[in-house]
Amino acid sequence: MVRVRFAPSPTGYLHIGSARTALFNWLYARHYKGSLLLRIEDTDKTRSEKKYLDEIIDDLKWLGIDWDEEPIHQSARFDVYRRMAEDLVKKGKAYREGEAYIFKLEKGRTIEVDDMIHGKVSFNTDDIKDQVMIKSDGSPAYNFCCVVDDAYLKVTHIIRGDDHLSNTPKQILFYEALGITPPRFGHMPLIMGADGAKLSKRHGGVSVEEYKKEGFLPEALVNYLLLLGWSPGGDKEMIGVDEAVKLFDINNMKGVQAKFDLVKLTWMNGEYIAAKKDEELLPLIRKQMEDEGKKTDTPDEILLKVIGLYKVRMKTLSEFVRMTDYFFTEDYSVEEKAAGKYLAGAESKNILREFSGRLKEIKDFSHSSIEEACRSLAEEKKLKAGQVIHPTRVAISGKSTGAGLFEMMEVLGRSKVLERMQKAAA
RNA sequence: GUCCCCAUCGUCUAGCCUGGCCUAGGACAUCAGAUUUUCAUUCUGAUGACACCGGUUCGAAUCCGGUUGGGGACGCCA
Repeated sequence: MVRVRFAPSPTGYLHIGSARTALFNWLYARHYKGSLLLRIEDTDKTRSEKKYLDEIIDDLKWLGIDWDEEPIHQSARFDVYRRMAEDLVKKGKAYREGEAYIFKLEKGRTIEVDDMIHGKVSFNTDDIKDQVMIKSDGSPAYNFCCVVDDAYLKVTHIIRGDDHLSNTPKQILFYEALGITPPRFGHMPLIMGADGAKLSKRHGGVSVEEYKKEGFLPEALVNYLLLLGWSPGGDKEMIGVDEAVKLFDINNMKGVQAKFDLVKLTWMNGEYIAAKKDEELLPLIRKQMEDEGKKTDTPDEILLKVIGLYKVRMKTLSEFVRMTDYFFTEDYSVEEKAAGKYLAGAESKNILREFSGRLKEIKDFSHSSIEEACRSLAEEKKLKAGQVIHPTRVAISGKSTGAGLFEMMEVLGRSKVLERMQKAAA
């Protein structure tokens, strides 16, 4: 029975790298129909905060990662760690130094780790110092309580970041001293920023929260993270969670650090958005607008139409909010450059006046009627359609790009369209 | 500094374990063309990589060694 764990420390938000670790553990557990345990590493009582824990839990749920047993908290197990440490002192494997308990390192030994991702890796104990088990303040040191708890939880496979590879021999020594068979280890390469340096804010965000805020879909983030260091082989890239659970095999993991590519993630997010039904997008869009403090009393019917217009154009939900502001407020953003180019000249103003005059007269304000009016005007005036379209678009949306002009006009409605065109022509 | 991990297009990768099917495939990005009323979408095409040096072999991206480069760890942080 496979038992894996994810062990976050609630001293900060859920890092994108930790999210990936959680994801791979989850996939491993689900693939083998085993269990994923959650352990809260809150030994540092001053830095650990409830709000961080709550957010980490929220983010995991948002990503679709669930776990199987009540999470355990290390802060509640200090007495256990102390008992184990005391035991090792009694057995002569450790000694005390003041209040601290320290593990004696046997020199001249080779510790071999058969890593699931890297293969055999060996370390010499000459390169490792005596290890603190319990610190002077009574709190346990990481490597020690980690081993005690993994044994307690009967963890069979430890999948974690490469930064722990060099902790592994130390931990194996603890298992040995405690008389416990160590689990299998799998160390996955770390995610780096685009420039090869540690992932940081300037690479587009380090916490899951930031991606959530920007309107990335969890399924897109999961799919993207999945591809960082893992591949099912072949050309397959768009992989849903269910399929990922089926296909996942830790042996297909590469031992190579990967750079986080925000551009590709953004592209993939756009793909996931485009694949959704308008009705599925509706509540997500509403929530996004709400979170960004926008007016949300627009009826479903209208919002759905706007979504239809922009579905293939938005890469993130937040981008939708930015691109479609002119539907929901008069205080929409205006591209200065485009306004200067298409609205400033007398000629443009003339065209806008002419076009709006015709729009007043057409019977139904449908995109086809609008298009007809536009084309006949262009033909009569010997203009290219674009010469009418460009100024009109900027006049009614403030933007040089967007959905098809006639469709967006129809959805905006005659009164707003005319009002804005006349204002721009004045 | 010591120890450890790693090395295919700009990026993510397929291929590597089980050498020949690889004149190295895909995706993102970039560029060009087509479609389009603009932008976008879509379609077509192009640019673009086995880090280097040796070795093993009839044959190496694939195996071995070294060099270089990148990353990680050396905390009474986790």
